[in-house]
Amino acid sequence: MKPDSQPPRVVPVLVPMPADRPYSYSVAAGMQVGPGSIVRVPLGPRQVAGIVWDGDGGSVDPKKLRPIEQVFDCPRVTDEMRRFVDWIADYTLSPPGLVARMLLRAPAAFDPEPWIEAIERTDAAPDRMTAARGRVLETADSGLAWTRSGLAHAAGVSSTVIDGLKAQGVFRDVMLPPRPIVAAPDPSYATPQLMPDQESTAATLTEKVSAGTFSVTLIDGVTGSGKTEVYFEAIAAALMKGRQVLILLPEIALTHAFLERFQDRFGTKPAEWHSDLPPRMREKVWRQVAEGQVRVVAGARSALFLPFCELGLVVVDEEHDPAYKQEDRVYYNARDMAVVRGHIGGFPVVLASATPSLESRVNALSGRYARVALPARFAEAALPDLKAIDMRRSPPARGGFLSPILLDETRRTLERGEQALFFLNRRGYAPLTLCRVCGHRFQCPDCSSWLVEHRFRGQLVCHHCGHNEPRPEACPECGTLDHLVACGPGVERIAEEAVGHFPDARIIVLSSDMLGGVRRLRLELEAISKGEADIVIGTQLVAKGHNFPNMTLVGIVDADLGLANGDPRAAERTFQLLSQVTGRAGRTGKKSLGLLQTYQPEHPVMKAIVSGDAEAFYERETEERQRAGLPPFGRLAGIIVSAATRQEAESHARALRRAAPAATDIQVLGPAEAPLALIGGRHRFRLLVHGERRTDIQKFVRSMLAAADRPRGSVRVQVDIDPQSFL
DNA sequence: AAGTAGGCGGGT
DNA sequence: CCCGCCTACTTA
Repeated sequence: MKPDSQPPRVVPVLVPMPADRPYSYSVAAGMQVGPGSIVRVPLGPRQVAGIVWDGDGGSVDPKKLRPIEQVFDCPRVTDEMRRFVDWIADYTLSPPGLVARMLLRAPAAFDPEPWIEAIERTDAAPDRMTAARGRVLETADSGLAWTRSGLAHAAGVSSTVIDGLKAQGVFRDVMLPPRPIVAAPDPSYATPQLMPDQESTAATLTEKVSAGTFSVTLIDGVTGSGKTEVYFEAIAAALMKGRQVLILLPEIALTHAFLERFQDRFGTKPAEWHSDLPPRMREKVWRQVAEGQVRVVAGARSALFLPFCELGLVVVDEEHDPAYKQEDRVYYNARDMAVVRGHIGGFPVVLASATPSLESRVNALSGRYARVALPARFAEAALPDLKAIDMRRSPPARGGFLSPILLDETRRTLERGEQALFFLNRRGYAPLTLCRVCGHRFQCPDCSSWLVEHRFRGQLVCHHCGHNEPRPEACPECGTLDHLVACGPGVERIAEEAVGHFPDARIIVLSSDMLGGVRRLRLELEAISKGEADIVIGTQLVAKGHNFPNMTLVGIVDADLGLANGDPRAAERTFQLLSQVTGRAGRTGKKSLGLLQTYQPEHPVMKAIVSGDAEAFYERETEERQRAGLPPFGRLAGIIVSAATRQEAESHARALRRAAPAATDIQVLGPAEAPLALIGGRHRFRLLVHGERRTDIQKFVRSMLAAADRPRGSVRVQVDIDPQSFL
């Protein structure tokens, strides 16, 4: 090296791995890079995509320094997006590189989409005409360009005919830019006729959008009150302002109906984003979002990490839905992160739900969020008649789980040629198997929860960790043959019972472990909408926004399920789920009925569902939490361990995991850099466990510590709540 | 995260 | 005696 040569320019690059800060890379002379550039860099033996971050390159041993290999021809990650990544990394105590990784999950999108080879008509005429040539010229008459195979197909000729014409100069090659995956939505495609209340609510939202500043608005309105139509107007306003829009939906793979509604309003479907998207489509969406061709995305929680260039509105539909929580690697709730995204981007966020989460309701009441409520008036005709069935008074037949009242109503429904839905939120045949002779209960060897029998598959399955084993004939404890007995119902068992009562009915079971995956499920849902089933027996996935126009009866097989599991959110969750499920019977225009089988008809959840008085229920729940000294929100608990190195923290985590095998989700998320509570000058690492109550977590940690023999003081507990308090 | 290097068990 | 699996360690 010449002694007078300049030292190379060095920049920080976030690489997609859990380092706690960017790595330094050198920049070749003349290479155009700046914050936000997506680059290819060497990392150990491989090449990875990284993002040039802010600040200087830091100091690193020059011997270790390696060069950026390539700057991708791709829009830079915006300043907004980089702040968003930093914020989430800080808040969730995740390494920023892992957060950045969520934004780099479409590797082929960093190179520009290839242009399409096509042909177009010239002025030249062919030497002689044939019938095939005539058809080709007629088809291509419009003067637009065609792909070779596309034109051949449309004209009904072999592509050699096209080649012949091209050889004579009748067509010439042209390159076309890649086609947009969706047309631009038209905000005035089908302006709806809104009812006065919807009108004023829509006006409130469009004002927020025109203001173009950060705000959060909660739309609260029962099923059928027109929430979607109302926030569509906010979307129209954002589109007219030239801004992009993100609609978050829980589990979008099953929300076909939503996309159609969007199309009816805007003339085209939004771009979709979810984990089942084929890789080629993923890349196109990513690229076209970054370049601004895609104006509206409807997506699952990961769509928050799409590189929007002009985002101006985020709508979070069904904001209470637990599917918004990501619980691996980076723990976050997409609903809260959407609020943070809006705060950083300076634009409005809309949360919508018929059954808002307690925390959103509290945020609305305290004035932190605006709240607009849609009255149920317009929806009333669409709401089912709801009744609780007291199972102590109308018990099922011996060995069964369906009460005579529900069976009676089902018979009537089928006689009218309408459909019935039995809802039970439990997959498989039976949640517990025991030996009648010795009392042995089948337990998961890895996490000690009961094994659920799946009779159709002939297996015992742990719903907690996925462990499975074949169902044995003999008891493993006492060896007795044929004395194993199934306890309690799952959907398979309810189906068996239904077949016994209605042998001629077409009965279908829907659950997430259905053979054939999401595709099959979508087909089945379609078939049900068309009336190709009489009785549908399903788990919670039937609760998600499907329309079954002929479904006039919903029976909740076990409305108490989920109320007694010690989760402080049990009542809230049950209320939300049951509201959603009974709502499935409301959209028919016909008289419809919802029946809740319960052993506690006086429970506040049952009373709230039957009376429709959600407000009283919410007030009660909120007060209950206050009485218990809990914030009305909060979910995560961080366990802080003290350790000198990440390795040592990992070793703490391993010991804690061993001591509490049920807590498989203990995870090291540190080190936390906060200067407080440094223990003995060592680093603090945070571990996350599930839990909603500080006391529960503390108890949990104490028992783990006793069992794991960790040094006193090496573990502290901190409960993390509500990100809004950081704004 | 993903790849490499070092430690041991066990079967051919 | 070498392969497979587990753990520790590195990546700029």
